[in-house]
Amino acid sequence: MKTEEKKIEKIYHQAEECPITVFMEQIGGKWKPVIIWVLLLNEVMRFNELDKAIKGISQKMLSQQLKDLEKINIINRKSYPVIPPKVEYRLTKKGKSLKENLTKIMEWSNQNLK
Amino acid sequence: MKTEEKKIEKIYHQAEECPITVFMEQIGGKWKPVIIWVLLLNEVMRFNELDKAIKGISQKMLSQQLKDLEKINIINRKSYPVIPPKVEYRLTKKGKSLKENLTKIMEWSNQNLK
DNA sequence: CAGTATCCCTCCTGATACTG
DNA sequence: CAGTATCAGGAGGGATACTG
Repeated sequence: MKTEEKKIEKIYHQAEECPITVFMEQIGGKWKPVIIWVLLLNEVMRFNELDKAIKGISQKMLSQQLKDLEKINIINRKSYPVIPPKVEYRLTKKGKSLKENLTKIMEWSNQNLK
Repeated sequence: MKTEEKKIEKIYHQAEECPITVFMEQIGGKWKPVIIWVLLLNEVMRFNELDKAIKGISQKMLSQQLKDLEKINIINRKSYPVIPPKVEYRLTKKGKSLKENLTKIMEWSNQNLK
């Protein structure tokens, strides 16, 4: 195998392993970062509060994204058996551990993007 | 205005300002983080090298994403007037300044996502 | 080599209406 | 209140072929 091919082979490997892609797939997108962010600032929120708090999101999207985040153990859903229904969402420990990263990204973003 | 409304008003404001959204829009997505990552590891790369290095990307997507990143000054495109064409891509200073953030995200991702 | 051009299709998203 | 069901529109992305 030629040197050039080896270089490509190696680079290829790098790209495939890129864990940032995994991150973007699971935490990225249009709504998930906002949901996490709002929950970082407010600790506990009900479905309706999140719905009103996040501009432009539909109920469908909200419940979908919440489910996704629950599935990977970023947020916790607590439902009370009352009428009318009451459901609380909050970040898990893992979810809270994102705070530093998100803050850093935020700072970088403020300084470098418009 | 009732207290509850004020709370929502405040939260609403938080969500709208969320700079992480801006970040995700401009640096996120399926390909941009990988491109940046590969360029962080390899300094200078030609179009074809990137194409081969990034598994599954098409030429169309690659050139599109490169343009986007060039537009926000994350990468630099240098074209040599030779035949056959030779074009080099590298990260700008701003692009390189993402390294710490991406590394942190990577670490978090490795520990918390599968 | 470094891209465009074109076609096509999937899936994401929004809007709206409905329910336990 | 906290969702689900349904439908439709459009952008995103892939495959292929072509060009300076």
